[in-house]
Amino acid sequence: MEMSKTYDPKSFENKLYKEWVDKGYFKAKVDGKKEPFTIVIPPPNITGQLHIGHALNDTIQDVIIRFKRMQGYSTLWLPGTDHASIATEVKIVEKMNKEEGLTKQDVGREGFLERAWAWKEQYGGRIVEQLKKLGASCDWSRETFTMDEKCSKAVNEVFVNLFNKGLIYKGDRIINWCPCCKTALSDAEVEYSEQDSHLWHIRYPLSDGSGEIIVATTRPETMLGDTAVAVNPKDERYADMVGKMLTLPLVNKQIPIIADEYVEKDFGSGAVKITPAHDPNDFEVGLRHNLQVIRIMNDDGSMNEFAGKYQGLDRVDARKRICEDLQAQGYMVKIEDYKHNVGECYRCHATVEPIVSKQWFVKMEPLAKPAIDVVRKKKVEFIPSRFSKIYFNWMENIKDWCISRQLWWGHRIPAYYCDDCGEMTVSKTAVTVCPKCGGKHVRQDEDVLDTWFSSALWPFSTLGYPDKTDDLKYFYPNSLLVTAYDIIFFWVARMIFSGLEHMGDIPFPEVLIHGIVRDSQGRKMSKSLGNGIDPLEIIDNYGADSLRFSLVQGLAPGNDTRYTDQKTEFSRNFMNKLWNASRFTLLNLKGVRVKEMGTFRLTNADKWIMSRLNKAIKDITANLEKYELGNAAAKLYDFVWTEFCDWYIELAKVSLYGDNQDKKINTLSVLVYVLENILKLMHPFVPFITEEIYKNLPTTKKSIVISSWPAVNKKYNYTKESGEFAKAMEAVKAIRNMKAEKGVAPSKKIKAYFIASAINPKDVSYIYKLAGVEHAEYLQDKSAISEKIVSLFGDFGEIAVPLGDLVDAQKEIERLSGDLAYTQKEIERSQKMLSNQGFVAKAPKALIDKEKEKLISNQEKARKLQLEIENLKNS
RNA sequence: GGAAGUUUAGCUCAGUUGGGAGAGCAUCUGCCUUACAAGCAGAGGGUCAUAGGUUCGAGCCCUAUAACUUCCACCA
Repeated sequence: MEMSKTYDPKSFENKLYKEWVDKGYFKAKVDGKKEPFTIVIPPPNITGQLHIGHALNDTIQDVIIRFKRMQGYSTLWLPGTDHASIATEVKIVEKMNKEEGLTKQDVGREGFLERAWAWKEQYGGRIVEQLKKLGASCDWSRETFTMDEKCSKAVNEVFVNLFNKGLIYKGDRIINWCPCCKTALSDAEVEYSEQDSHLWHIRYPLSDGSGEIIVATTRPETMLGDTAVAVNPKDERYADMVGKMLTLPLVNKQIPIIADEYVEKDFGSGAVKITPAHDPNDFEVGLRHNLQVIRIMNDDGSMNEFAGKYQGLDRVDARKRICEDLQAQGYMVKIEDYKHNVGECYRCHATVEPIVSKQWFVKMEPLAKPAIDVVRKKKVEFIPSRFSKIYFNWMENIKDWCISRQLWWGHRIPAYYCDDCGEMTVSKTAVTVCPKCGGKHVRQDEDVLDTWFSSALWPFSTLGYPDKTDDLKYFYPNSLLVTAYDIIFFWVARMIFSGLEHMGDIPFPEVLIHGIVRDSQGRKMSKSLGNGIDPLEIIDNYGADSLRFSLVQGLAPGNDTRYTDQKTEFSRNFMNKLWNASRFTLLNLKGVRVKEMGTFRLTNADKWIMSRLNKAIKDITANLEKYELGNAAAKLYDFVWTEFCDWYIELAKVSLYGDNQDKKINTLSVLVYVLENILKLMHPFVPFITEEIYKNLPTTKKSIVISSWPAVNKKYNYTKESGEFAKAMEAVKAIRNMKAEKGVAPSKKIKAYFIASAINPKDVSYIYKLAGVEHAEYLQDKSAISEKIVSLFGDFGEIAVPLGDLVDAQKEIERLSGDLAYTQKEIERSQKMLSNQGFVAKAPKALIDKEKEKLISNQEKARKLQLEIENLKNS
């Protein structure tokens, strides 16, 4: 194949992906001889487009699953999408409204669901196609949608089981109500933000005219639903008022003064108006004191018939009017500026209203206990572990989970009401005849379940639960979950207690937490800021591999990461580098049959790169085992670019451009061997480019996707030879540096004397080539040199370069003196360390030996430097 | 109110059981050297937030402080 001069991902990415899918490389097999490795994808919303956060999350999963696949696990990465109850419903309502001028009520439940499913069919697959662009090696044959039949079956199973165990109940409780989405929300679905508001102080007169109580509130409109005023029982100011009646202003209703521990004496006036229908704490107080619960608001946030003359007003207008009236009638004592947190709907960001309402709940305490336990006992581990604290904090303070939603798009609650006898039946299958009375007037509960109710079952509902399928037996528990920290509560916690409750086992032993992708200034990406980055655009411009590599750049578990264009360019350049290194190898390979490793003698350069390859394999494998993707990527970069390209390929040119055919073939064989291993090491990160190159290597037949992960080969740890070779490399660097400093053109060939040198004569040809030397001589000492020279000192010994008039004795003395001063400092440091009893007694022996070696070589270097300085002074 | 994270070169970030401070980008110098200018070679640049402590030895461990970020709870 002819490789183009520059890396052009468009020419092969889509084609390769199709090939992989067609050949079934991503298909998981239940294979008793292999260990399974399973990841279920955090299912993206069907309404979503692939954003940079997905790209990060899915890249991490793909790197890990491809690594495990190459290691020989039977891997399953199970993809799917979430129906996203609220988000989708809102979208469809909007669309219906815009295109047909219809509301939900106009079309009814069936008409609405028809439209919703049609929408899902048309757009639900978008994000899946986008995942494919990224290179995600998911098993598409197992793709699941949370409203698929199998998931719905699991949902009903779980609901009924929990209900029968008494862990699901229906009741009147204060819930968070979104007047915009017109549904209840769970606590996790409410976000708080600090807002400027006021604290209104209102006068409530005692009915007997003996005085008054002043109460403060941030929501004056709720006073219409007040059924008491509470004070602390120990508050002496109000002691003799408890039990008396107050006249509720505007409403002219009699309400009692009660005493309750909940009230803080020192806050405000020490008296609290109690509105059981519109505040969670007041609701509790109301229960304790048997207070009436008066709901004054409709589902859309407008005031209802209990609001008297304010009926029909929106909550915002009602507040305004009520305040005006209180003011006018002299009940308003003062209005203070006040900052407080206001709850918002996480979907539409409308202010939520705490409202009493009949809803379905999951009783959390019995479920939370074992879920806390498995994390405490490290049966489930968060990576990094600090996230377990966040998990404990939430789980230990958890309240019952409100799971009913007043929506149509979702899993309908499997509860049925008989209009004939009034009984309720909860059933896994549809009920048409009442089992209690045989009546046929049965209707199903109108509500659907919280989206997260079905997501909580994802690790097993996708595998066939409640049926005992082969998949379920083999792939459950999953091996790993990869997710951002922002859905630990929504999702991870609920999967853990659901797995324990319904499968009797943890859903996964490890949870890898990653951060979110921020913009170049560290801000969260958001629609309102317009700072979002479209991963598809990046793929279009730079290729999926470049995007993937830039995402894992500098990535550490749990930490946020920033996206910058420079990162992508850097990655693209790296891809281009790999591309060209491969092109170089393949171009030279034309008409050559490479040999197998072990069938020919290696040069010192070969032994050096083979040792380095071993080290790279060892380090990168260790990093990947620990999910340290950023570290692994950095090591890959360094090994490929610096060691392989900048050094080994340049070294290889010595024999490739020479005329010994045999040596040339040997070198090519090493080049191909190392390149093949590089491609494998890189494949999890950048699957496309590595496959494109891999399939063109003469030594490979099958796809790199199903190739085996490189192993360290101890035979190739040439410690002695590579250490020796490093000296030749150091000499090259020293000569290059000297040339640059003296203004000698790099291309200018120079002569050199190796004085009492430790450089292996076999390696001199590399110094010729890489440092631009045309003639070198080994000498025992410098006495025979009559030219003016520049002396270089290092582990390689001494190299003397005759530079004629370019040598300025004075400047040389200065340079060498600087070098000497530094060396002497090093000697002092070593001596101090080695004379320290504590160090010698406690430090590891290898370290002490290393320090001794350093000392000796520095002493030797200092001696030579001094000698040379003396010489220059005397000349 | 409770908790967590971050603080290392001009910028973005690595730094794995404590053992001579790293990368990329940016800057400066010189190179189109037949894989690559999306490149090559060389250079400069850091009181590792601050103050203490433990240790023979601290970017790393402990304590306190500061700044920034985030999560949770929420008293009307």
